[in-house]
Amino acid sequence: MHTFRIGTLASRAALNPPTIRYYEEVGLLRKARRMGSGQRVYDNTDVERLTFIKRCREFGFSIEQVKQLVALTADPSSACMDARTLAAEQLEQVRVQLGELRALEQSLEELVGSFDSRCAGGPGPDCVILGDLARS
Amino acid sequence: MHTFRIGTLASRAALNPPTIRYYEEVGLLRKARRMGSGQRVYDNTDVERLTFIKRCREFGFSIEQVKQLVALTADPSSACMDARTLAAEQLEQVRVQLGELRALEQSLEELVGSFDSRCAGGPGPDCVILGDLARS
DNA sequence: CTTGACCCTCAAGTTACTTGAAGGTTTACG
DNA sequence: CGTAAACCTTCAAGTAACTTGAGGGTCAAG
Repeated sequence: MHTFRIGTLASRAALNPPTIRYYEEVGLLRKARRMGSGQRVYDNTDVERLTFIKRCREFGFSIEQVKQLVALTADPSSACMDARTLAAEQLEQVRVQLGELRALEQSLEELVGSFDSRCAGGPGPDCVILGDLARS
Repeated sequence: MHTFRIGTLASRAALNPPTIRYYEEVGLLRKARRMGSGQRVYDNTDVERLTFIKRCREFGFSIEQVKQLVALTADPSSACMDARTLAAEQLEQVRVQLGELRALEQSLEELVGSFDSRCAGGPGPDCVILGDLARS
């Protein structure tokens, strides 16, 4: 089986080498085998593992949640429904964030709009809006 | 003019005292006057200042951006258009984040959906989906 | 055999705070 | 007036999830 070092793994999984070392350090990835010189050695199964982790991170799971998912995959008996639960919880969080961000978008639109309409004459000495922001 | 201590300021601006000290430390808030005993003293103008800062943070501006906005309010000559620019940039960032989050929402919906349809029979020993996540 | 790309570890920086320890101050009550 | 609760102080460390940098070893090609 053919092996490679951390840089290759990094480019295959589209992560930086320090990130991979970090994942190993926090226990998300198990300790890599080492060459005599101390350099880490990986193979294709590690690409899969890391791809799984990266996918999960892109889904917005925290490191701790990904650890749980990794543990679930090691114990397939009840893995499926537990993973579904995690995913559903994550989806719920994302929707809350979406709601907040949409509200923020609207407020910012209004803010920009009020600059446009009320300060349109150019840089006046007394910007009403900056003053407004300070009042309760 | 009546004055008060940090706890009162904190509750009026809806922030925690350590946060206010932190803002002072990083130069977002100027150094507070002190009583003989060393305790910080504030008045109503500080409530306004802090409210302004909190508003801006809620708009998603970073501490550095808020510093710029605070500086702008001190120099009202060109404040208005510069502030508009900052707000517009912030709006742009928010829209990018919104796009990413929407894509994430959809992916998670699909993920949850596939757990429902393909693992519906209960916790099977071989969850196809967890396997799928690992493949490139 | 040397040069450049790659690897190692350890420490510190990032953002925007929060939490905790150890101790001084103020205020309210009896 | 005493004392206990509530509040204040500073400084240090913790949080998430890495990134960046220093200082130094290793590997592959020409």
